[in-house]
Amino acid sequence: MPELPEVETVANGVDARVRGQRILRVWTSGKPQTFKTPEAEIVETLTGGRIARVYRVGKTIVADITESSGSTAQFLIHLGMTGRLLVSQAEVPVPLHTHCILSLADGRELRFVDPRRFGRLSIAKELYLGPGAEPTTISAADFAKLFKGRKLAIKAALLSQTIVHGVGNIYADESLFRAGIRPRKQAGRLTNAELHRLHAALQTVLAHAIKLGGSSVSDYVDADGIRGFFQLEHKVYSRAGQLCHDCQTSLKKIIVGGRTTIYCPTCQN
DNA sequence: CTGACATCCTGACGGC
DNA sequence: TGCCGTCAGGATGTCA
Repeated sequence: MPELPEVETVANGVDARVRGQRILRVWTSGKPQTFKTPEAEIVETLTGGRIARVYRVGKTIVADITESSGSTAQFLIHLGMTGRLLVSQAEVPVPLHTHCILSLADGRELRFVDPRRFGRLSIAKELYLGPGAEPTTISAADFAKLFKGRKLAIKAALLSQTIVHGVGNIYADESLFRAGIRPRKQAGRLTNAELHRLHAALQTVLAHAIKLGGSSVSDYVDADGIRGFFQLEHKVYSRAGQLCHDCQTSLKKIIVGGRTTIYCPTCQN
């Protein structure tokens, strides 16, 4: 389940491999829900274009495209739950559930594979800035302002991409544990000290996960097919019923914001 | 507007 | 061994 660190790892990996490449041909699968922009427009925009740069905004991978006409566009790739972006030689068999293939001038292909089809491909003509605030660079003061007056649970607020983008279930649980905050606590009722701890915890955990190449729970594989190692450092995520590493209390599983949530009833208050 | 919740989709996993 | 039910969850759309 790719979140910010995994998406950044993939974006960086793809950038290193395909930056500067010209797109000769584009193939799309015809599965309608995968394409937020009509397939014909995606094919039209990308064909003959050059990939100027690939990077991350929120959980979205952005490829800056210089079109053959000279104008610019952005190819937006959201991996959803199970999306992968692979750079392969054209001779390598195309995996099941491949939905888009960009054939590059040097004979390789950039392939979008997504079994569960929660991923989305689209074209943006305007600069894409993402739906919310960028968690890796936001100041503690601006971060605190995001939650003022909000009645939803802090965990749900962290998951809401329009508030802060890039955080998903893993890093929401992990940062709340490290900040010692109950996931169900109302966002607007966090104290300044708690907001400060949460800001620090979130930035620390994201930076650390990016350094390790993201988490790899089951579906995520980076552009090389190499898995990340942050999952070895999960303190709560996916550890329901196991003992807290800090206090040996049994970790509790609840549902918050419709998502499975694991926390330590002793360490998080 | 804000928040809660169902929905999409396939594969992995556990139980019998 | 194999079948079947359950679960996983990001973003969107609907509803109160």
